Amino acid sequence: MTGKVERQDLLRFVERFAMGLTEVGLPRMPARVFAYVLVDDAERYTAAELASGLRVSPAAISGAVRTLVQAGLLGKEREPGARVDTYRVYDHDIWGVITTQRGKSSEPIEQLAAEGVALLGPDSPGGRRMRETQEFYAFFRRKLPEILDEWHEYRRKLFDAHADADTGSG
Amino acid sequence: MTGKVERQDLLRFVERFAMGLTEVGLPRMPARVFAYVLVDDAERYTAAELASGLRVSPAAISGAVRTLVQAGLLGKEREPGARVDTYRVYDHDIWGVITTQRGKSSEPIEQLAAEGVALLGPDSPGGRRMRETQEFYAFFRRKLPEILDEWHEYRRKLFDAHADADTGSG
DNA sequence: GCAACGTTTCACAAATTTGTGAACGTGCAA
DNA sequence: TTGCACGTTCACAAATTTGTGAAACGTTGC
Repeated sequence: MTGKVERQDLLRFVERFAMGLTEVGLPRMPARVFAYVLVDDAERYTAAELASGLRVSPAAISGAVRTLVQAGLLGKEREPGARVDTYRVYDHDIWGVITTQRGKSSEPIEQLAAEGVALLGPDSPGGRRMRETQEFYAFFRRKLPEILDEWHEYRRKLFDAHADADTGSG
Repeated sequence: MTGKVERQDLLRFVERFAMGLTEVGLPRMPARVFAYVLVDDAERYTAAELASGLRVSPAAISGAVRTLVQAGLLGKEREPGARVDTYRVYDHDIWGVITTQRGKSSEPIEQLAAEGVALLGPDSPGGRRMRETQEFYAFFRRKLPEILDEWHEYRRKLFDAHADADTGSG
């Protein structure tokens, strides 16, 4: 059971998962790369490994990893003594990191909504809607850390379940 | 104060706000239309009004409103006796509705992640990451109603503050 | 029936995005 | 210095998305 997965099947799945990620806003190639590092087993990848693993040109990787690193979804590291950079997913709390990033990416809208209130005045229907928009985003931004704390706790329980039950300080 | 807003300024703002919305995944024209109905003061719009208001062709409106209605961001109604459809934003709790929709739109990823666990097995690094992905999305999906309840309560307080303090049934 | 009106569909042009091959730069090794 | 492996940048071709004008459609009112 859980025998070796056919490379072809894995890549097909990577492709589908990547398309799912594009729905949440990631451009196509970054989505592919990210899906790949999530799904495949290695801890780190050089750009060349990503290219050959995904069967795309190194050129396509270059732009994609920059996007992902900038977005904070991928770490860029260099092994001591090595002469190439390696990329890795933040293995602990992948989605906490992503969610935090996404929270930041909504700040522009919050800001824009504030401008809208100023432009339209707080008493016009449009102005009220902008006010509501601004408040909603602000609410969510404030709320996010709390939600993520809960997630962390839940996550810990979930993945500690396999460990001994009474490791009090673990 | 809060004098009449120049049409030009309003449209410019609509355009900027729409671009902000595209960052969250809305295609361009739907984003424009949605920004417009949020920002402008009317309660309802015919397709023709949207077209002339936004200075785009009626053809462009047609597709955009279908997207928005389907996504649940815009209501399509017909005034009794009228012979044209009108579109309106759900004026009460705009962002609650949107957030609910967005929550639904993440179900495919959750599903995909589950497939990933099945494909890769729960003990490989990739499989574990898929498991974590699946759990995260499930967690968020379960959490969302609670968050939105809090938002509703907060929202109510916020917008009731302007009313008389003791209008019990108002 | 048929003219008037508003909306949708269709085919196409323009603009944007996507991914490639090829050239270039960098650092190590012989 | 030369050779080599890797990564990035650049220019271009292919594919996709976007928005339009024109025609088709359906509904109302005469």
